[in-house]
Amino acid sequence: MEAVAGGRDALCVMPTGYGKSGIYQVPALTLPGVAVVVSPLIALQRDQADAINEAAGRGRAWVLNSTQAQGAIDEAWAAAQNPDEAVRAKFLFLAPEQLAREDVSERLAALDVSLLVIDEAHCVSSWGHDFRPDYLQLGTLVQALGRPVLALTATAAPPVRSEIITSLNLRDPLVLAHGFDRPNLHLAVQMHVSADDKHRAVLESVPELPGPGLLYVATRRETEEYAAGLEERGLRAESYHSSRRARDRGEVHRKFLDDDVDVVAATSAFGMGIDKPNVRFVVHAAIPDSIDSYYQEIGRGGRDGKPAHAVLHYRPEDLGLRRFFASKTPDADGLAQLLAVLRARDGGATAAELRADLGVSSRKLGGLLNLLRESGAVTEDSGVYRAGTMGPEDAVDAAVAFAQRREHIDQSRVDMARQYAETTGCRREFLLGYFGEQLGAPCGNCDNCEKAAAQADTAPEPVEEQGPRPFPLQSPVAHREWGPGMVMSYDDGTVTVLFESEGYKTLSVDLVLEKDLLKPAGAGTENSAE
DNA sequence: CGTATCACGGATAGCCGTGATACGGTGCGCTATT
Repeated sequence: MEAVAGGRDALCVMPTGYGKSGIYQVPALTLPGVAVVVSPLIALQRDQADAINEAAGRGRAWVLNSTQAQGAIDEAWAAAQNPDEAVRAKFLFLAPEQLAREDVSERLAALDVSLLVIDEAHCVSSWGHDFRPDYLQLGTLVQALGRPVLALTATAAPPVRSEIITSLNLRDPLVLAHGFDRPNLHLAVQMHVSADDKHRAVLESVPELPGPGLLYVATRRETEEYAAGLEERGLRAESYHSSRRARDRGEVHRKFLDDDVDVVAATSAFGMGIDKPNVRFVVHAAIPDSIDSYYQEIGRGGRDGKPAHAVLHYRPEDLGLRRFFASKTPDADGLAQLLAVLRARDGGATAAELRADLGVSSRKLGGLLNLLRESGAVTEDSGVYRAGTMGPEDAVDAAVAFAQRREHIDQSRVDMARQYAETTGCRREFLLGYFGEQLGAPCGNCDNCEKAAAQADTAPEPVEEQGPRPFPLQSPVAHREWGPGMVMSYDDGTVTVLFESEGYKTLSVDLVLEKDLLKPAGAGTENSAE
């Protein structure tokens, strides 16, 4: 709050329930002007605005989005522009898609903005590149507004933090990353060979767990199959996914929060913004696409500090779906067409002009533009795009290569999830290592620790041998072929390095030493002669 | 990448294997229809 009130940029990584909202709400109420809050879900925006208006008085918080009537939108802008500080709006909630609109950014530029808040800031990294490209445009808005920025999220591993800082153009931000450890969550993985066995094991084990809880599955169809199967076994079960009707989704939320349901079988659509203290289990019937997603999802369990179960039902085949989603072949023709149109316009073009010329959807255009911009083929200055000096073919190649590099990284994130499922070491050490924290000793509250303890009862206690750790955690290293990277964790005689262009790679420490595979590197050696 | 589904051919049970094919997650904004 002090940093924000003092005008400094900040990034806060803290669990839900730690009072992240207060960090922006208190300074925003004391600073002159309006706080602009960017939030990914309209339903979340409404909840937050309602809460503020209940506490601070009507008309202080307003929501702007496409579901509102023009009258309500006019009213919100009028409240934000009201020169009378006593009745003026203090908070405007918008999705990034709103900020991409020209009329909205013009009105914002004319507004006395106290503070720009990016809530759920990990979306910049997880959604910006393809699903919701407008997230990657926020950095431009940050620069244009020139106001202090506060980025908030509950889950962000170190590389995600760096990406948020870079992408949002944060200047010398205060970074607060609060403890990721959730010692009351019991971690376990159950391996299955056949799909039928896994299905049966999930249906049989969930009713044995104390509820209420969440069951995450891979597809919409499975939400309904599992919900039906659990109801047959006497549980009150609901299914939840994006294509259920809005009213039904709201009803499932309400039932879950009110303990009117024992288990919700859901896709990844369920959970953001939900703060329910007494979730007793989070079971996964399929492995998620990354450790980031997995930790976020199990983090919804046991917020009250009491014991809760995180069980992953794992089949290696389930990784196939995640690999499929992580593979995104870029549209080379679309890139070439966009470049041709852009080069034909000498003074550059706005996104709206490009869309009119090309006749593509704004989402499609946004994805292509992001790719060209990130690969350096196109530059952007206050909403105007210009082709760079690269030749058209080189530019397309560069963008395609950039997309392939990102796919590498996404695929390596899937591999990290696989490693979690297959590790024989302490699962908590593994998870915390991924988030850049060291536990120091096995946790004693995961299946692998319990297995080790059971063996120790019958055999003499094995000496805890950590093995050599030639490079400090979070230190920069370089590999002859894979270039620069950062040491992320050690596990069971291996070291995991996050390479800038290849993503996560796990190497045998012995081989690294024997073959001299990694060299310590100073910070900022991206342009090595290799 | 894995799977569910269906048509089909070949078997001669009350159906099995094979190959082709479609499908799979997350939300915004916007338009057309009720």
